[in-house]
Formats: sequence, C-alpha cells, structure tokens
Amino acid sequence: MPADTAKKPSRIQLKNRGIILDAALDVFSTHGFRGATLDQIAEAAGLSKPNILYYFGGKDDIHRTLLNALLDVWLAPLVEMTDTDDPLDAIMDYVHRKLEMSWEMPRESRLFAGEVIRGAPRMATDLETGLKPLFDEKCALIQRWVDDGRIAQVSPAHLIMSIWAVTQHYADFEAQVGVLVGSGSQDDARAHVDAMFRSLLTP
Amino acid sequence: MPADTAKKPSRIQLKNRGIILDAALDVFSTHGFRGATLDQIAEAAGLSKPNILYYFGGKDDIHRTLLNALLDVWLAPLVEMTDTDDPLDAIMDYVHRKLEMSWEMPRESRLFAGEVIRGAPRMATDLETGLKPLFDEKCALIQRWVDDGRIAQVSPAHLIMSIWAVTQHYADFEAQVGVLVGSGSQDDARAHVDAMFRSLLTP
DNA sequence: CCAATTTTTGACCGTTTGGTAAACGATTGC
DNA sequence: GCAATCGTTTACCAAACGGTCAAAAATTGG
Repeated sequence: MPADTAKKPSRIQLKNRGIILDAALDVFSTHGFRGATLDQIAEAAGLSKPNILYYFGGKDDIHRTLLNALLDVWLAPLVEMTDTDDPLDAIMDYVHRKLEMSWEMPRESRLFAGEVIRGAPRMATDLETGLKPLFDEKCALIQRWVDDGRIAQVSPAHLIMSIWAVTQHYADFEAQVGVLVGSGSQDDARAHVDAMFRSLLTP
Repeated sequence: MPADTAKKPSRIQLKNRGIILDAALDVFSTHGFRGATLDQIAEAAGLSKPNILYYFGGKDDIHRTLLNALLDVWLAPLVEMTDTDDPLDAIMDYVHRKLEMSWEMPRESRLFAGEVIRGAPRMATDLETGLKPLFDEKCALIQRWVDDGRIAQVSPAHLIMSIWAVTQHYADFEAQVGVLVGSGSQDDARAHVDAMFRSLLTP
C-alpha cells in the first residue's frame, strides 16, 4: 500500500501519480488550497476520490508534493544567471527566460502566486532555506557588476523583484491582460519588457 | 429586516455592515472566495453567523459588495492621470500614487489579485464595462504623448501593465518581499521604481 | 412607562467536505 | 494455474459548510 514512496513505484503508479498531480495543479492553481476539493481533483484526473487517496496521503500531501517540485523549476533560470563578460546580456537572458516560463507554465506561476498571496504558510521554510540564499548570492553578483560600472546603478534586490513582478504578471493576471490588450500580443510584451530593463541597466 | 439596503440604514446598521465588510476583506483577501467561510468572517467580525446573514444576503452578497466598492478605489489614481504640460511627471505621479496604495491597502490589492488569478469569474463584466474603457482612454492619451515626442517610445498598454505589475507586487507578494529584502525598505523600493520608469520614459 | 420595531442568538437542516473500511477486480510471480 | 500482491470501487463516516427559523434581547418612538 503506497501513499508514501518507500519502495520502487511501478509504471502504473508513476502514471497515475502524474495524472493526479497534473489535475491537482489545475485545481489548486485556480482555487487555492482551501478552495480546492478532492472531488474536483478526482474529477479532473478521471479517478475516484478513494483512488486518489490511495496514491497520496491526503489533500495536504498532494499540495506539498506540487510545491516542493515547483520551487526548483521556478528558480532554475535564476541559478543559470552566472558571472560573465556581458552582465547586461546575462540579466536580459534571465528576463527572457522568466517571461517565457510565465507563458509556458501559467499554472505553476499562479500556484506560486496564490501561495505567496496567502502569506506562504506552507512555504515559509522553503523560502528561507531554498530561495533566500540563492537570492542573496545573485544580489551580490549583480552588486559586483554595478560596482565595476558594467551596468547602471540599481538596487539588485529590487531589480530582481521587479523582474519577477513584470514577468509573472503576464501569467498571473492573464484574465486581465486578455481583456485589455488581447492574449495574442506576446511579441509586443517581449519588446516592452526588454526595453524596460535594458534602459534601466544600460550605464 | 435588512439584507438589502432598500431604506435608510440606521447608525448601528452602518457600523455593523462596516465591521463585517472589514472582517470579510481580511478573510477573502487571504483565502479567496471559495476558501473563505462565513464562520471565519463571523469570528473576525466578533459577531454570530446568523447575525451576519441578517445584514447580508449571503456569502456571495458580501463578496460582491467588496468587489463593487473596490474597483472604483482601485482605478481612482488612473482617472486622475490627465493631459498636462509635463507628461513624465503625470505618469510618475501615477506610479507613486499606485505604489503608495499598495502599501496602504494591501488587503484590497490581494483581494483584486486573487480574483483575477482565478480568472475573474465574478468581475468579468466589471472589467469590460468599468476597466476597459478607462484603460483604452489612458492608452490613447499616452500614445499622444509618445507621438508628440514628449516621452520615449513605449507601448502604452504594456507600460500601464508593467506599472500595475511592479506596484501591486509589493502588496501581493509581501510575504516574499519581507523574507528577501525586509518589509522596511519602502524608500529603496520607491527609489528603484522611480528610476525604472523614469529611465524607460525619458526620451 | 410601554408597545412596536430592530437586532441578536441558539438550535437546527440539508449538503459538501476530507477521509476510511472493506470488499471487489486486476496483475504479477512462480 | 494459482496464490499473493496491487489497484479500484462502493458504501460510509464525522466534521464543517452555507443558510434558516423562531424566539429572546435590545432599542426606539410615543
């Protein structure tokens, strides 16, 4: 009897856990943890509720599993931003990667956003142990670039913050963006975001 | 028997409706509509559940009341951005007002954000009839400024979008901002946001 | 003061919630 | 082929949910 992954998972276990997590991502990202129900997830997954509880310990377990997998994916682009000959390009690459991720993984973006909006009660430790060190490291890197005069003078922390803000906005507020500018203008958005951070960072 | 405000509300009615709406704003902004419960609202308001349903028709009624009042407040700063001798100042004033609003009314910001993240099912019409016309009008205004060469060339729609993104971020993602840069650095944030949009808009 | 009205409350109802028990199929290993 | 395991379902909880109702308390107007 699974629920915890103590032993090697069979093919069918792997498949169904995947189906459930995908369905749960749909539901949790649109309704939040409290607003989501196991029945919704079960219906979206095409499985019965008890069958879902056969693969996961409970609602919390599914949610926790999603969040744990999310942070790694979410921070991967930032990890890749390392020291280089062309700091401006490194930062702009990061911006573009993050923007692309918002369009390709809007559910993940909304899951993360919803969790932080609620005060991140189930992510507090992950934020401290996983995000904070990486964030500080990258801030120091950017600060060095600033000190060397290779990019304009900016607050590294707030720069990263505003990159997150702008890129995530296109995923999290898709409903609003769609009504106001139409969902199809990704090229315009890319050009605008590029111009914004380029003008800010060019010495 | 109230629930609808057909006649003149007494002082006690006005007070209790206010208390309830304030408590509901707390609960709805942190848990979303589906995640919020009447018992939570009742406890936060210091009233009994039936007493709350004496003043409002139901959970939906409270939520709808909050949303209706919100959009006006939320768009007020944008309404005030009108044609002027100094377009850059007008936009920067708007940015600063919006930023201030995020710090002074984080609950309203989160209520709005949460609703839009969920696809804005209860705001679709308000978005179309209330927000869209204003948005288009202000886009046209900014476009005129651009065409006259009084500010740099930007996409008005995406400019407004990114102003919303950055300013709301400080309210909606307060939990994250608090962990990473500390909640106290409002001056740094103000300076950064100012520099960002100023560099983008200066011809 | 008292009667009419307004406000508050405790008890309750039908439904939905997360979760369980056990029996029922399906697979697998030998 | 067959027992042992794995996977699924039916039937069911107890608690929490949004909401109702009638009676009690508090307020108001004369």
